[in-house]
Parts: sequence; structure tokens; C-alpha cells
Amino acid sequence: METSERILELAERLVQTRGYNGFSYADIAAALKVTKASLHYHFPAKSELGRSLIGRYERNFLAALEAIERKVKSPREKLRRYAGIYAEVLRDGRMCLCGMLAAEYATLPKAMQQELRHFFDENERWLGAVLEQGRRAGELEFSGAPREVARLLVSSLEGAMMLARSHGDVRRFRAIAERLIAALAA
Amino acid sequence: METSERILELAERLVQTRGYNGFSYADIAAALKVTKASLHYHFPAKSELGRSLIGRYERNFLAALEAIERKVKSPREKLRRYAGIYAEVLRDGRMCLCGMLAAEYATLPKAMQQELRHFFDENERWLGAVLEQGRRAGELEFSGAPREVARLLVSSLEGAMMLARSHGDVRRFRAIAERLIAALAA
DNA sequence: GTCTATAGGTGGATAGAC
DNA sequence: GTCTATCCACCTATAGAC
Repeated sequence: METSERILELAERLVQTRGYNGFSYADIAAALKVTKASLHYHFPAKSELGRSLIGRYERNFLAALEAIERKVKSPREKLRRYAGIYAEVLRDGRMCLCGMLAAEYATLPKAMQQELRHFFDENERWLGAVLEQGRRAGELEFSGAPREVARLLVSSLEGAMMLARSHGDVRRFRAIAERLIAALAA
Repeated sequence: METSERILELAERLVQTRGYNGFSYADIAAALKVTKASLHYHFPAKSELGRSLIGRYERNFLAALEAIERKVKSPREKLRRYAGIYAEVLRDGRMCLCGMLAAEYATLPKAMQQELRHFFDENERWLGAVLEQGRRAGELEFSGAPREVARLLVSSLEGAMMLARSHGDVRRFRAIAERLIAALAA
């Protein structure tokens, strides 16, 4: 694997576990056995590494959502798979990259803040479409705008992830995710 | 106000907006117009300041819950007031102190991690009792253990706070809070 | 209790050789 | 692309005078 890819891979894990303000170039350099100067060759500033991380994470995430779209028909099953992505990340001891960054929002460079909002907007858009489809099909039931329920789902799953990780208990997340989806059953 | 109290007051705000790893003694010293050395007189180590912050926040929070207990009879109204506490914090541009620290969990001193879990446990305990009372009275409706629903509420409210703040939109939080409580109506 | 002064470490970042 | 060497700003923390 190219160095820049190895850097991104490790930096992603570091942000997901320790946060953007919780890791340094020195951490990456030590783990990859290169010097800090080398890292600056690939990502001149930490803020640019941060931007790259969000962009990459969003692309991979949206690709996973498209995969669900292709493989799964049932809207309710789509929601389960959506929550399943979160569960997998958590099982690996990580937080959602963007959920982590949302906590540090006020300290992030403007460019990162913007890309972060975009990630959540795209998530809400996808969920909103699934919810609308499910309601039309009579498989899901809820009041009000699909987009509003989508926001509740994203927020709740991110929060559940955060607290489950603090308690070192993935089951807490799964229990909450199932409950959220069950509440939407028609 | 005594200096130590002024330090706590400001440090609390800083953690709530920037996180534990996002502020320094220098920030406090500048704002309070004292030296960093003075701060170390009151709180020798940053980790001790952190511990004090959680303890203080929890005491104040639990006092607010007791006040609700005294003033309000209806379980559903208690839930509304509970969410109202979060909304007030958010309206002030802050995150929940402990929600913020939960994101930084992996980087915190062990003592702080422990106090953090205690805060959430107490929250879940209080909410669990309210939920059980509400179900018995026929005012609230849900399946399974009250404690599980309590966890969903805490997680979801924390997550909603986090994302609403990132979008600079308190209404997002209120909409989600209302929806969560409405879903429990009998 | 608050100050000056400073230690000792780490942060992100750059210049220039190889 | 990766290295050595280095800069400067900032971090937490301490010693000791007032």
C-alpha cells in the first residue's frame, strides 16, 4: 500500500478512537516508522489530512449505502443494515469518524466543519428517502416529515455509539438501534 | 465569587464548547486575568480540575432532577423537563459537559472515566424510575425494561445535542426531543 | 493566594541533504 | 519520498519570592 494510504488508514483509526485533537503527527510517525517530515510531504498541514479523512470516510460510507440499496429491497431491512454499519465500526472499538468530529466541531478548521455538515446531510438524505419509500409501501409508520425522522435516527445512533463505547458495551448500541427501528414498524 | 469557583465556572464552559483536550490553563488564565501558576494553586493538575468539573456538574444536574421531582407530578411532563435541561444548555451554545467528555473518553484519565460513567448511570436511574412510574400510571407506554428505554433517551438526547450544535440549530434538538417523548405516549 | 521565572516536554511545521 | 536537524509556539507543571 502507498504511504499516503497507510497514513490515512491509521489517522482514521486515531481520530475515531482519540479525536482530531487527540492525536499528533508524532503518533502516526511512530506507528508507521517514518519521520514527521515524511508525513508533511504527503499532508502538508494537519487540517488537510483532516479534510482528506472526512472526504474519504464519506465516499466509503456512501458507497456502503449504495451497496445496501442494490442488495436490499425492504425499507425496514435497509434501516437495519444502516444501523449495522455503525455496529460494525463500534465492534472494532471505534466511533463514527464524523460523530467524533462533531464533538470537536468548535475547534475544527472551517473547511472541516463544512465537510462534516455535508456528511450528515447526505446521511439524512439517504435515510429520508428510505423512510419515505417505507411509508408509501406501508412497511414503516411515522408522523411528519421523513427528513425529521432521519435526523432523529442519525442523532440517536451517533449518541448511542458514543455512550456504548464509554461503557465498553456494544450490546447497548444494538439494543437501542433495534428499539429505534422497531418504533417505526407499521 | 472565590477564584476557585470562577475557575470552575469558566473551565466548565470551555469543556462544554471545546472539550477537555481543547482548552488549556493558559486560556483560563488569560480570561480571568490571573497567571497559570495561580490556577495550579487551586487545581494542581488538569486532571484534578477535570474531576472537579464532573463532580460539580453531576451534583448540579441531580439537584435539577430533584427539583423536577418536587414540582412535577406527571411522568410525561418530567420527561419534557428533563429534555428541557438539555435544551437550555444548548441554547447557551454549549454541549452537555459529560456528552462532550464521552467523545474524548479514550484520552481521559481513569478517574475521570469512572466519574463519567457514574453520571450517565445516575441519569439512567432517574429516567428509569420516571418511566416505570409512567407506565404503571398508564401515562407512558413502551415494551421491555424501563432502564433500556432510559438508555435510549440519554443517548438520543446527547447525540441530538451534538448534531444540533454542529448545525447551529437548536430547533433540531427540540424537534427530536419532542418526537422521542411523543413516541412514549400511552 | 498570587506572582515571576523557568523547567521539560510536545505540538505542527519547514529547510535542505540524500 | 524520506531523511536529519531545527524552529517556535504552546503545553502542563514546579520553585520560590512577595
